[in-house]
Amino acid sequence: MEGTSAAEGGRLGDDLSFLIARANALSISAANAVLKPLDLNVRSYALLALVAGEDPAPTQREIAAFLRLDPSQVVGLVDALEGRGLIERLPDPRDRRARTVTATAAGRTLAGEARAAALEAERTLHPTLTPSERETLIALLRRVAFAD
Amino acid sequence: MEGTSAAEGGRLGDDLSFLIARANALSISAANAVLKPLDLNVRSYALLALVAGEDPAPTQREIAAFLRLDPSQVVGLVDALEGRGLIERLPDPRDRRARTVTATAAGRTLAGEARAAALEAERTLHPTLTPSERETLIALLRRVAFAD
DNA sequence: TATTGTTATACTCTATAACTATA
DNA sequence: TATAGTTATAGAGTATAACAATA
Repeated sequence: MEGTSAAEGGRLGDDLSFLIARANALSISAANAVLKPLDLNVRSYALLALVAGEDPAPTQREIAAFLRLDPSQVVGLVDALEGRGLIERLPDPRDRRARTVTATAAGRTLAGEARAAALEAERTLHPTLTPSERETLIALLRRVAFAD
Repeated sequence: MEGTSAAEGGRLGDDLSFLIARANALSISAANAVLKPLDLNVRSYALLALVAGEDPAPTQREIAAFLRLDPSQVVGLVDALEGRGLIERLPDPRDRRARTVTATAAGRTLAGEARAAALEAERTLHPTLTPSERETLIALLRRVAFAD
C-alpha cells in the first residue's frame, strides 16, 4: 500500500464503479458541509433544485424517478421542505391522483444560494480540473447517469 | 418535466455532484445484482478486491481510508469475509497494534470472478461509451476521487 | 499522549409491502 | 386492473464516542 499502488489501490483504481463510489463519498461530504448552514443536505437540495428548475412542475413520481428515490422517500422530503415554506404541493389538473411540486419564491431564492454553495464545494473537490476537463467529465458522466 | 428538460433535469443536469450521485446509484444497483450470486455486495467486493490486489498487505486503517469507511465499519466487513475463509488477519510485524489483511487463495479466486462480473455490470451501465471515452472518464474521475 | 482495532449506540438511507383514492 | 401518493417497518449504511493494547 505504497508508491503508485497507494494512490490507485491496485486494480481497483481502474474500476469505474469504484471510482464513482469514492468520488461520490467525497462529493457528499463536501456538499453536506456547505449545505448545512442552509439547513439542507444533498437530498433535500437535489429535490429543491429540481423543482425550482422545472417547468412544468414535476409530480412526486417524476421526482422519484429522476432522483433515483423510492416514491415513499419523496413523501418525507417534500413534507419537510413544504413545512418550511420552500415548496408546495399542487393538484395535477390532468390527474387527480397526482400532486405536482413547485418551489415558492423563498424556495427559489434558497435554491439559488444552495446551488452557489454546492458549486463552490464541487470546485474544492477537483482543484486541478480545467474548465474544459470539467465539461468533458460532465458530458461523459451524463451518459452514464442517464443511460436508461 | 418533458423534452430536453426531462432528460437533464434543468440545471441539475449540469451539476457534477448530482451526476456522480445518480451514476453511483445506478452503478450500485447493477453491481450488487451481479455480485449477489457470489455472496458479495459492492462493499465486501471492494474490500476483497483491494486486499487481493495489494502487496504489501494493507492494515485495516489503510483499508478504511482507501474505501472511505470508518475503521469501525471495516471490522464487520473483515469479520464476515474472514469467516468465509476469503481473507485473513495477520499481525503487522512493524506495529503490534495493527493487523494486516491478506486474501487467501480462495479469496483471490473469488476476487477474480467478482471483478469479471463487476466489469460486465459496468458495461451494461454505459452501453454507448467507446473504450477511449471510458478511459478518459476513468482518468478524469480518478483525479476527483483521489484529489486528497 | 496518540493511535489501532474494537464495541456500542444512534442516526440516516434504502427496500418492501400494503393501503386509499383515483384512473 | 393498474397507478399516485402515503404509511409502516425492517434492513443496510454511516457517524460518533469510548475502551484496551500498544506506540
